[in-house]
Amino acid sequence: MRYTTPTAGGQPSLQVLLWRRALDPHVGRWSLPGGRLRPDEDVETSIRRQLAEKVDIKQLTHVEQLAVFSDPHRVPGPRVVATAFLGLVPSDVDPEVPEDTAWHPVDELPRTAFDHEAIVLRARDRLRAKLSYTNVGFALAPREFTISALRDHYSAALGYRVSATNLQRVLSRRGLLVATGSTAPSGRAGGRPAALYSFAHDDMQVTDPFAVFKPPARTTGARARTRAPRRDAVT
Amino acid sequence: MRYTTPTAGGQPSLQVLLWRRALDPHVGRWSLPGGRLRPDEDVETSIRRQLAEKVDIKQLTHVEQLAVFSDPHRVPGPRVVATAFLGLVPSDVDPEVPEDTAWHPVDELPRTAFDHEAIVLRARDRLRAKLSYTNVGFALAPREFTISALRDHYSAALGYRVSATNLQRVLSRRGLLVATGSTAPSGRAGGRPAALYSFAHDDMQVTDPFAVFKPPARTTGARARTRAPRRDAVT
DNA sequence: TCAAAAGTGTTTGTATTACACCCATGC
DNA sequence: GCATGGGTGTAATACAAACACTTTTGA
Repeated sequence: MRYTTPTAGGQPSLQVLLWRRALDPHVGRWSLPGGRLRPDEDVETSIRRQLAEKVDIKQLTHVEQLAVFSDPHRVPGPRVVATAFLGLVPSDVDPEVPEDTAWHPVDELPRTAFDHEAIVLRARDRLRAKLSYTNVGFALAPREFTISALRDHYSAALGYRVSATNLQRVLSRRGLLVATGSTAPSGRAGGRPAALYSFAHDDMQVTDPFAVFKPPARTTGARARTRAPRRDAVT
Repeated sequence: MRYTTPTAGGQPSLQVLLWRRALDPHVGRWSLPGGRLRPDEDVETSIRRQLAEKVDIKQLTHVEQLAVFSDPHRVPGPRVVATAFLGLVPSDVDPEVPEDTAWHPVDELPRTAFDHEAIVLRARDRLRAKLSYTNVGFALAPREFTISALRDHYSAALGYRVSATNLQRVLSRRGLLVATGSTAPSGRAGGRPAALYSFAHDDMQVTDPFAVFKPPARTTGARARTRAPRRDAVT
């Protein structure tokens, strides 16, 4: 998935790369890229290979397992067990994709093959949840960005307007933003030039580990960064 | 998994049911219950069947997919792809388990077969995280319980002391607790008899959906339960 | 000088922890 | 009555949403 401003008009949005099926079953419908697992690779290696080979996506900033889809009738014929992944591509790279593939807004999916719509929605929901309590945002944004550009990414992915002001503060408090020192030129309408930031880390980390039930705070003195002990990502 | 007070002394703790391997490879080591997926069932049906057949666990209060483990060398011989699950059994049922199986504290695992230790730890971490932002607690506790009993369940699962006072309040505020009206007899040392509670729901729900980035609050008036819209569980 | 966009200060609301204190029971 | 838990009242803290206000640019 990816945050994209489509060339042909339309709103910028969170989009997913789909592949138009040339063969039956479900000719003409759109499906997720993927393929068979080879005996000598694990599932993550496999999905990275498939994306690189078939759709030339090599710059995945984040990949994570979603779930196994195994309904005996999810595809016609002999049962196929699929391990679904969420993969993110930053908004500034525009991979060359084959003729028969295209990016589609996740909120206006075309007719999809098999259970792929359910899979895409599951991925979208996972991304939404993680934007809240992890730093996955880094995987959608370019290396350097302005806060308002980042705001647009978050807004598109979450599906509601996010305030740049508060986004700034939350990410700063969590120590995720690094000011690069430079600024972006202001637009033709004028306006104060925006400062450029980058993310402090380029791998996913849980930044808001405990919603509740924090373990007892053992900070006797010194208000110095009493972050709760690092907790494993939820998947 | 399950919260258990072991009969043979020892601390009550979060325990996992393991199975002692009778055959090579890894004879004598402990492994997770499981087995082959049949062509006509999905993975969840399969794991429920395996548990029912082999170890007579029929009273699973919660089951969820964990992840796929697919390293080509995770088991000797031809590669086996495993879909791991987290399954919870309430503390008041004590299923008949076969001779060669036993409950083991997740924090003092015996020598396990294959990658099963990693799987168990992954399950533990998932449970810990979800205790915080969902109502999974219901799956560990009996139908009726006192707050301090529940506190012990949470403490064992989380690995640190939880305050009964605050547990009460958090769960109450979220509308998860229902007072049954009756009380438990006080212990032989006296003490005020504890009120009995039960959980309001018996399926898992996300109770603390947004850590941050809540969508704009559109409550113009009436302070009436402005819970954020229900958000999909993170797996 | 004015409009536009970025960024800061400050208030408000609310969830959660921490802790002191009151309550009900057995002996 | 007194020890032993159970339960409530009430601060202190922290985080984030909302919004007014200041800053910096282009025309």
